[in-house]
Amino acid sequence: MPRSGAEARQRLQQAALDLYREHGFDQTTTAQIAARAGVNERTYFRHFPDKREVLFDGETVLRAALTQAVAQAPDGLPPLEMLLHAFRKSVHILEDNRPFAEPRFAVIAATPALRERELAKAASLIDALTQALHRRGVPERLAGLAAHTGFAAFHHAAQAWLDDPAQSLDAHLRHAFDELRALSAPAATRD
Amino acid sequence: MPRSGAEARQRLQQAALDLYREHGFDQTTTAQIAARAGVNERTYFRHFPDKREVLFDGETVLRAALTQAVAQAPDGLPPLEMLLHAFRKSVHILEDNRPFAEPRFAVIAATPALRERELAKAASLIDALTQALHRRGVPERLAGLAAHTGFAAFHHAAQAWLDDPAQSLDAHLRHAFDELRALSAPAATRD
DNA sequence: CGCGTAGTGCCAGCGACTGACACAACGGGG
DNA sequence: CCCCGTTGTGTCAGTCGCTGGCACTACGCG
Repeated sequence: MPRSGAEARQRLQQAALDLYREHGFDQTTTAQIAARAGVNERTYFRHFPDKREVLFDGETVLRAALTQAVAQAPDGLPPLEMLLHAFRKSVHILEDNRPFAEPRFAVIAATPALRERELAKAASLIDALTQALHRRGVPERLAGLAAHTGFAAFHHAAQAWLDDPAQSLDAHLRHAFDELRALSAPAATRD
Repeated sequence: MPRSGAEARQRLQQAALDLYREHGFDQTTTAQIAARAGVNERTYFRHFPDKREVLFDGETVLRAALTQAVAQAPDGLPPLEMLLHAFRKSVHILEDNRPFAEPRFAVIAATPALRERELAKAASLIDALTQALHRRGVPERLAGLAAHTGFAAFHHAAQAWLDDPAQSLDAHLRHAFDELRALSAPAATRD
């Protein structure tokens, strides 16, 4: 019964996350994931290229939202403010997804192989942000630097939000960028 | 004939680099690497935990040199200057190793799996630098930011040096940090 | 000379991942 | 309405990364 395919894909993601949490990434086989999702192991590899990627499906959505938000940001903003604008426009993707994002984060933090993949995804996002800033007229070198630091702040905010759900991700984000501004003007104590 | 063990290890590194260059990483098997090095495949995995790590052996040496150099840097330097000092003290590790570093870089650039591992090694180095700066009295948050940006400049300098060997790595490094200083005070020309 | 240790070879096996082929459900056009 | 292309799937066989276990061979040392 090959229905939409998207359903099986979603079941595979949930099954993988559950199994990684219950037994750990290394102690889980792709056959187990497929079995829990009610499909064949071969089908798993038709939806995801490897055992790790099943946890990183949302990154393409986030990347699209961020690049689009940078493209539509108001004119005249300095690079980091442009990024803050883009992040604030995209946080809903994460906030709507918290029940998945939270255990996912714990599993990744506990598994070196998954942390490696996360770094690669982050690099890809930073690259996309660099290009997006460049298209908005920011010199390439500066765009890269801004994307790196801005993403670091975003990442930090996301972690803080996972630790402390009392405040919104948006609030954490604004706070992180406040800190960033304070840091980037150390000798210029007032501005 | 189990000689020193270090010899076999070195032969394995050279064999792997050569094979990755000749046929590509994915088209090379660990058995081929072992065969060219004159040892059994099992012996490969006694020296290196996986197929990628054989290209990343020097990172522990570099990390040790950098953290030590940060620890011994002159007092009173701002964080980024402390890092520049550490990098300049450690470049000889790379420069003495150019015949290996150059093809190694090309192979890594061409192989996603190796780029992933490189990102992980970079993250580990940045973490070590953060700790080292923190031990020199830099607040942790600022230390992390400085380590990220400083390492980005270092990485950029290393790539420029591989592209343009006419200038020394030290010269590229100073140039990268000059650019960094120029960038960190862009709109703040007056404030 | 006997003995511990380090490095190695060999073998058996698991699990990630792939290619090829066949089959089952749709979906649209004749 | 039925035929047919497309899409998602099941099945099978096979390669390769990687591991555990056991035996053997060189060496260092008392």
